[in-house]
Amino acid sequence: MNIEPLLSYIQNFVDLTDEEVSYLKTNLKSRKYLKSQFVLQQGDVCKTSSFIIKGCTKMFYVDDDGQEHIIMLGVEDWWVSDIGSFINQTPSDFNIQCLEDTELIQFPYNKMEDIYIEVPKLERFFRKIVERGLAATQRRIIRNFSLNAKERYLIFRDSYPSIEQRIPQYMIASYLGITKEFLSKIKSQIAQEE
Amino acid sequence: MNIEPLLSYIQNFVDLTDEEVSYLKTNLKSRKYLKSQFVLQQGDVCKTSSFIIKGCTKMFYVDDDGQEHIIMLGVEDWWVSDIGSFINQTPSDFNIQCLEDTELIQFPYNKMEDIYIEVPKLERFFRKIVERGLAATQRRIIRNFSLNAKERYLIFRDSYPSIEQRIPQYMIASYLGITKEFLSKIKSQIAQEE
DNA sequence: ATTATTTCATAAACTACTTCATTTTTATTG
DNA sequence: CAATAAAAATGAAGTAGTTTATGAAATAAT
Repeated sequence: MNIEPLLSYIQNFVDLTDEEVSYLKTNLKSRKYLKSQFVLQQGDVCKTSSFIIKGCTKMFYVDDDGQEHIIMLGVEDWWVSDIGSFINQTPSDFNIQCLEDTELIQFPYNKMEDIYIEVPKLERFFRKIVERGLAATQRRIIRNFSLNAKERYLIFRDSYPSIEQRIPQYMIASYLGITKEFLSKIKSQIAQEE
Repeated sequence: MNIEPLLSYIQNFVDLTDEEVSYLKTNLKSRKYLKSQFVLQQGDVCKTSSFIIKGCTKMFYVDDDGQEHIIMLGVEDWWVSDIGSFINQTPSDFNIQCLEDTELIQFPYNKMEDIYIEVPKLERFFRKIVERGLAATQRRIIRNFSLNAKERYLIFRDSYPSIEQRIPQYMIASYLGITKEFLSKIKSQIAQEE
């Protein structure tokens, strides 16, 4: 189990002893998915919170008209889960699908209680990363309200230059909340300006 | 200090002993604001995380064009803070302003470390409420993407019927991400249908 | 290589929502 | 209670983004 990337990620927030690390290891699962496989499907309960060791995922929502809306993209060192479904163990509204062959380290819901009790530092760790996630999600709401599509695209491009190369353009459009046609128009407009 | 509403809120998540409650009390501050006063101003560091005992607040962002965008509304039993500014102690992009005379219980940033160490249950408590906040914020992003303005308004009206009575319509429009003129049009359209 | 499938580009018609300007209604104050 | 300000309603004109359709280019499958 290639757990190193996760451990060094955790060490950015809290210091774990060797014992704590080995306890943690016994409670985690490594899992590999092929491109296009689903980590979570709409209607299922999200039973794990996952850290991406390698690969790329999309979390998306299919609305009543059958339209797909990408809520989050994930690459190495990111977390993927439907946190609403995970914390309440209720059916999820989302799908999580792999866009490349992907390797995850998974925290099972039914082990979380034990983990928090045995290693309280991890409760601190998760508090901190969820706080950051909330702050980031709020910033995204502001951008959606106060910026137009072109401005949002430019910010996305600057913030995640590597992701743009890895996934098709129509998914970026979906993440930005616009149609693929309109993103195409924006890009040709930008190209003309330069 | 009227701390009861906060305590009963906390008890929904964790059980505090009498000692823990009295320790907590010594680290909290109660503060009253008049209508239109600011709890936080754009550019200042958010030094407290606040629980609303009584009153009503708006958190908003003023964009480069001088336009105001309401990110969150708050009433009794809600939390208000710019969590991004609070956790990193960096200047905030937001304003928090009282829409009524308002009473808050405030958790000071520089006491949080002590509080978490002395009462680890509160670290659990904050982890849980931030998790919920993140899930709720994600749901809001989905709604903004997959629903039109009328649908968003109806959901808002059904979810927070009491808030709608307490604040002016143009603020609800701002919260929904539309102009006050368009919300007015939506409302007259709904009125005709009924 | 060839075919099939997915992705991207372009353009015209359309719609949801904005902007601006004016009027009416409701709330606040002296 | 009048006077003033603030909030809401209304309508006409404009714009950002969608829809639908079609073809080209790139990727993947045979």
